[in-house]
Amino acid sequence: MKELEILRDEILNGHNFFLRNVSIDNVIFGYHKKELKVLLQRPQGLNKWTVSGGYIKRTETIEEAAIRIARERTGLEDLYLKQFKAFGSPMRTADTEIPINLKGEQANIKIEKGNWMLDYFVTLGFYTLTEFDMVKPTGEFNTEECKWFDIFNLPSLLFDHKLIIEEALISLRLHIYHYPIGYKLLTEKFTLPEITSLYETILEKKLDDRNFSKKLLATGIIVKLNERRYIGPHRSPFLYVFNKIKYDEALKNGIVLAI
Amino acid sequence: MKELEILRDEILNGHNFFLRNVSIDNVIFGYHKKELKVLLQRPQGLNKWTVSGGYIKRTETIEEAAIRIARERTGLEDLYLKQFKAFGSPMRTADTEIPINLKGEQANIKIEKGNWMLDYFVTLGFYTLTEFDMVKPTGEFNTEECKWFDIFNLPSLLFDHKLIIEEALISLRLHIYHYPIGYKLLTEKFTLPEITSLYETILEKKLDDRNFSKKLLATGIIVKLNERRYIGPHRSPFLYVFNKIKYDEALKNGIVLAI
DNA sequence: GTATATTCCGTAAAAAATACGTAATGTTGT
DNA sequence: ACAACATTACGTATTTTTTACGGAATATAC
Repeated sequence: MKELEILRDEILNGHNFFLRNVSIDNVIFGYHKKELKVLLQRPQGLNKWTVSGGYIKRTETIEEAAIRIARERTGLEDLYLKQFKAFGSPMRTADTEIPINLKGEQANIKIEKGNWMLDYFVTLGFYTLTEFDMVKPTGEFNTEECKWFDIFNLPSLLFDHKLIIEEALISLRLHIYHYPIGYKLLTEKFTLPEITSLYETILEKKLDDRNFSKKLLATGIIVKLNERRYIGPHRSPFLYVFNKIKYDEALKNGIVLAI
Repeated sequence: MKELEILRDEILNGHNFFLRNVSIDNVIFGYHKKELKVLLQRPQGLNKWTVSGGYIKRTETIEEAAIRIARERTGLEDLYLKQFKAFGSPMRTADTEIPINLKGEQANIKIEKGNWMLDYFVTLGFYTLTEFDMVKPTGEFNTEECKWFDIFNLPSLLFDHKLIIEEALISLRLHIYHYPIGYKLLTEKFTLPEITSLYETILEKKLDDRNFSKKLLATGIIVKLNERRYIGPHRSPFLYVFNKIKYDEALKNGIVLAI
């Protein structure tokens, strides 16, 4: 089996093509049915979940590594990634041997004490916002399950991954006041109630629809179309799209969205 | 010479007690005479300057490492440190061999190709705010000079250290709107014009003294004393102190300081 | 055509931010 | 003693922003 060879090579010689002592953990957010989701995976033989992580190749920047890792899990290109914090303590992966040893078993290798994977890792936390419907959750070779969880209803997590998700969310919430959000979290055309709900979900608070839409429209980031969405036995809401130019400008220079 | 032995050991065996491929760079800010300063050092035999950097011991957390490094350069304990960004690309220390080789010369060692110090390093950027007058700039063994520079008048810097300082400043400026600043940058007792100047210097813009003091006092973070400072042939300004309780609370929970 | 659930909007009140000028004060020099 | 100087101290009116809030319009199902 080809993949088994790759795994064995990674375990034995990974330190030749990956950086040592540094990893990346990527909190992949998605939004679906008014719930904020995070994509997690469960390694084979373990009953704990992890965020999408990986190592940094010696030939790539940390941002490139984070993008690659997100692509491997979601199948998506062009993701918006944000670095939010690094985590590092000798104890943060104190139970690290468990999943590593499981990897070893699969590769039919006894992992030795000095193996690079058993070392102290500083992990760089990134988060990314994805189009929920477009994502094809894809685990690694040794992943038993890979799926979405509601952010407010997480399963048991490995290492300090619960903390990493919490910090990612704090960072996202702070971010939302200074930069536009939603380009990747909503369909291309969306209604005002939809984008209002998105913000309400992320911020976990009720917003006044009239004031919120006023402020959002004032930024010029969204534009009303002369088109409506069919939502069944109700008044059909107008559709809006992002003004990509203004959106990117705001991403770059920041805005103040007092919501 | 004792220090020479330590240096030689670090070069040859450093990877046994330090993490590989991860370092820390600590942008140490100070404030003096209405200028925002940054503490830089110049390695022996080099005409480029660097921010205070170092490696992470296998026994310490990244925060502990950052604190230790700052202490080694400033002599100060209890510094406020803030992690702001990680920098990593295969090319960021493309000219890395120069200072490393200089280190080698000093230790009377020819540094071999595979030496751990010549590797790709991801560096974790921290910044810290210090009491300018209390700092005793202290270089490493192989530091030729260690001194303060005006942030707007930097010398030629090694690697991507100019970028690191710029990003630290961006981060500090964003931070200043959400958290209190000044505890370590001013003397224990300070006047309103002094703290106003501090904010003006960091933000690089003129503030209205009346409105600024109104807002600051409203937060409860500073408290007026019934004492004045002698400033020569002028009206003596009142002194203020920080309310440590409110200050720490604001540091923890955030504030909004619309200045 | 009536019931139901949802969208859509505008205005008044409250709060916050901004703009601005003058009196008080502690010296120094005469 | 007092005039000149440089600095601190402070209040109020104006403008801008934010918040609060209710009722008409609409699309379907029955």
